Amino acid sequence: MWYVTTTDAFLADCRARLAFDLLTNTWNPVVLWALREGPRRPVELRERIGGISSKVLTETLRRLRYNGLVTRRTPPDTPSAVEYGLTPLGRTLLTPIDAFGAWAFEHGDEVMAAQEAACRPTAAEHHSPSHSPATPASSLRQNQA
Amino acid sequence: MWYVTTTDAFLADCRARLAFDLLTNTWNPVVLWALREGPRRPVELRERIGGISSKVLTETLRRLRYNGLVTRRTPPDTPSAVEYGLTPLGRTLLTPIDAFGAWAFEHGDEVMAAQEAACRPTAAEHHSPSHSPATPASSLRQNQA
DNA sequence: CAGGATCCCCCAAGATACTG
DNA sequence: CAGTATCTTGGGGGATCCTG
Repeated sequence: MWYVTTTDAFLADCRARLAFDLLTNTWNPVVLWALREGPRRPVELRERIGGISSKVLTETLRRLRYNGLVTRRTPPDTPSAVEYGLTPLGRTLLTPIDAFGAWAFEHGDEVMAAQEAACRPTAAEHHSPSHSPATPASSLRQNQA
Repeated sequence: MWYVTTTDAFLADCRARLAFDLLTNTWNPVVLWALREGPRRPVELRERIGGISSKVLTETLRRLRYNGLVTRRTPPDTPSAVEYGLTPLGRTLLTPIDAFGAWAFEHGDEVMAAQEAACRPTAAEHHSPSHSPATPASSLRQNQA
């Protein structure tokens, strides 16, 4: 990812790509979202998110801290504990992320339907018999539900 | 990524994760964005986007087609050409993506500032001399500008 | 419980070369 | 120019063990 200068204002802009890079990471948006309601301890985060290992969570949080989106503080009352929370900057990211959440709720079914339709060619499709492209039927799927 | 059922409505919802998975890919959002103004041919896409190889572009487009976000058609006037465009469903994704673009323009500088600040500890920081955590100073950065 | 250190796997993405 | 086929690699992410 090396930020070429083109004529397109959005695609060429470093900051735009930077925002995408923030998203591009598997756990970044999920963790940010999990912090939306307030500071949380790692254990809470892990059980709220589900499917994330302790190591990866730590890495993700450190990355987010590095980018100024997350704070780490050890509450004075229980010095052994740790709490992660959103910075003001991180909080501003919730709006765009929320937009995606809303989109998912609205159109998620359509995506899944499209995926299924793509798998089963509906049999109404007359394909040149010798030329069946034989799409590997994998590596297209984004996730393995 | 295996979709655990927790109490959190958003994190547990398969469709929400699905939307994140759509974003999580490096080139998906960029390509979608590049198609925002109308159908484009692969060459155009490559020069508009910049830094994407022919192979990866093809893969990305196929993936997006698989998810019902992009159409591929060969225009009747020039049967040798190919054009990719957004489906109605794909078009709906532009809104959330746009939200991120807007965020990037507004807060991109702050992120970069935070990164710099994290690199240079500003010298005002009194760190326990023997305990310098020696953070690897890499693998935190999302991109290598 | 927090989180560092290690080892390992796998796949997205790059480079290159070839077909239509 | 569009797309495929190989080969290769970097690094994200899982598993496991070990410390404070």
